[in-house]
Amino acid sequence: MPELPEVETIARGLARRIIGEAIESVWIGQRSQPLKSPAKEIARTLTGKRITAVRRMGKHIVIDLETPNGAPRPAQWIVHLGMTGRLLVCQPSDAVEKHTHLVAHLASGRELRFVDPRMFGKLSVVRGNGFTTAGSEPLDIGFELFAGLFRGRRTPMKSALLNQKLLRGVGNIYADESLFRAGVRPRRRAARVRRDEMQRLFDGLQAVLNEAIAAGGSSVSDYVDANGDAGFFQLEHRVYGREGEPCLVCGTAIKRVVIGGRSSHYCPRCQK
DNA sequence: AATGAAACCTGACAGC
DNA sequence: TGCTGTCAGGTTTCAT
Repeated sequence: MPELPEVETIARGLARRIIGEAIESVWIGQRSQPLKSPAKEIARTLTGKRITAVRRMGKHIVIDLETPNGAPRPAQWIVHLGMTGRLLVCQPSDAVEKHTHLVAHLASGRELRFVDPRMFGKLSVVRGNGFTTAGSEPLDIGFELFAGLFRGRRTPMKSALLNQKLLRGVGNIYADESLFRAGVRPRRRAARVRRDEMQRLFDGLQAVLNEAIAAGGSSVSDYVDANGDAGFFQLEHRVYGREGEPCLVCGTAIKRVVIGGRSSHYCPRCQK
């Protein structure tokens, strides 16, 4: 499910709740698919650690861990939510959902649970502060570097935006929304997007990501804490999921096509 | 090197 | 009620 703004919101919500918590013990389920480190190593790395930070890198949630009183032996707990993953702060009395793959028992008595029905998510641990991931943060990069990422690429602009080795954190919704704001059709070859269009794309992408983060902030507690389906305050999508509906600018029916296996939405009149 | 299609999974929903 | 088909906001792998 989550793209950059959703992961950012979740990370902020988790940070508010669990920074300073110690992990006393860990339960790990039988399904190995979502675990990208060996179960034993995950258990050994998390147990006895204190959570010092929760932050986002691309679509990854990074939980920084340290040994409470002893030699400094930091580690990192990395979670990618895939399409359906969730990290829930629960009371022990809360029913354990189907597809719960890991439960961290916290010193306060609460539990941090990783649930992922579709198992496209990934959970791993890294020693030290060694987690790295490719690509540039779209909200940190400058325009010249942004434009440089796409130079010479013949792939559709939509696909380039989704390429996490170029930009990290952009998913299907915000790719479509930023292309609409820029007036660029998703199938346009990246190398053929003019500089002025690229500037609008850069501005539009940063704007829509920032607006979505601002909108998501209000309901993150529900998402993290509750039974899970509270969801986010929905930023109004201008094209995503609006096939056949009138363009909010010109009234033309929004089209839906498949590009690189992903559904893509655009206004055939506003986007060239 | 880069591109597209297929694969990895379960669940929700529409239509019959 | 239950079946079938389609779709899902992600990533990796494999064949061109």
